[in-house]
Amino acid sequence: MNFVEDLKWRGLIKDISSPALEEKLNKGGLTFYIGTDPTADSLHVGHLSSFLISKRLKEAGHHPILLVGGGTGMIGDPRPTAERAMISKEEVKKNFEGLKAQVERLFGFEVVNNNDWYKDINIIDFLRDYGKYFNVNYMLDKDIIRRRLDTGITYTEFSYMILQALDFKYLHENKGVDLQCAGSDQWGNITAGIDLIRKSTGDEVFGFTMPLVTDSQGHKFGKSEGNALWLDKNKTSAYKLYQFFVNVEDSMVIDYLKIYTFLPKEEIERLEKSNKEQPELREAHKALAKEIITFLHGKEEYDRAINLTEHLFQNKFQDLSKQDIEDLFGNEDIKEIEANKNILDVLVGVGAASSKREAREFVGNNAISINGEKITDMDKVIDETMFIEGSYIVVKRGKKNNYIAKMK
RNA sequence: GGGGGGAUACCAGAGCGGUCAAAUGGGGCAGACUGUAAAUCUGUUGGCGCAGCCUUCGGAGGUUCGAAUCCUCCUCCCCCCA
Repeated sequence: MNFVEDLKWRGLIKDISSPALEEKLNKGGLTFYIGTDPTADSLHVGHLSSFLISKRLKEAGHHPILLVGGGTGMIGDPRPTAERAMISKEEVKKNFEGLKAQVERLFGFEVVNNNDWYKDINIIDFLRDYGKYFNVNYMLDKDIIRRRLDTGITYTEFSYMILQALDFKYLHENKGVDLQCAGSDQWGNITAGIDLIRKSTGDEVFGFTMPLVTDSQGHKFGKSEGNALWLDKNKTSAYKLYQFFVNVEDSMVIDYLKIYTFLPKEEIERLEKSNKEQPELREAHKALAKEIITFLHGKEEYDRAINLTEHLFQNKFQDLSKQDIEDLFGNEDIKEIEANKNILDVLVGVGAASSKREAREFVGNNAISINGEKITDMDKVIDETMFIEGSYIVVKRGKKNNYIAKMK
């Protein structure tokens, strides 16, 4: 199976600018780029699939460049629904530094900043040198713009595709970039760049996109309770990330293994069989979570996540020492609460319930346990003796939600 | 510029003077069943000192014993005509 066949098997190719690209991809030696705007100081799970493709390309002998849009980040890539809130220049700068460090560490890509070339282009040159290549009719015809016409789009965001096209041209001319890859929402911007380069230089460059990763309902994949799952372990702990992937739906787990891991076809097919024949072993899920956590955070963090998982899900708290707890929960959010408080106050204090009314509901539903012991009495007082070595309690809500608190 | 319709809890959407903390559906959360899966069923989904009280129905005033419901002004959205 050659490289492109493998990509196709993994379901990683959606749009491809020219069939001629396939042969080039198999051959190796291309310099390509992938871009992201510094909207936050860390990547999240939503970015992961396209960055992993870049990693695959790198391993297939191509040279990756990551463009972090220090300039485009100040403009805002149009979303299908509504205008973006502008990010302050300081924020963009801070985010840029965060992303640069993260990507260099995780992926080892060369990082460039489009602000470095924008700063030398004045407005008249911009309109003369680039604006002339963009007929407004052409721009209006792009799906992303068309979807915004009824709700409105500002001139600022409307201009975004010109900037991204300009990036492609700049990198083509100065870095020898001949290929851009991205998620499918970037297709319009990619083709804008390909067209600009063809019209202005006559050169043929390429682009391809990968499909948006979704769950079985077609919803965008990679959010937990509506919140982003960050690739920075200080923002989303390895344990939380592990839990997210180990809980993925059966019907999707094989697709995700193809997208998010470098496991070979034979191994994934074996896991597929295992999932079908002995689903209760959850082998495929565990492999998925393991591969991702080890790749992002290393073996040690993975081991901690597993260890924590075992203690939390098997209610093994009695044998834990204070030190064990500190080691295990080191990266989790540890709240401080006072002893001798009513269970309802504890639940709210630890974040397990958002109000006492809700706390009552959880206790009434038999959903709460402390250090593995079910609590059914609303008037239960959590005294010092319940804190492990006078320090910690582990509050569990439902099957999967755990909270740790330290005695104040 | 003229005419009309609308803004209700996370979302959609009923309510159109008291019985409204506000129907119904979706989503969320929890329980049961399981495999930390899916589907299904059940409960729950403003807050609190919880058989009671407090704050909510775009914003500000007003009428009334009493307003999400009526009146005035303001803000925003949609539709039709020019």
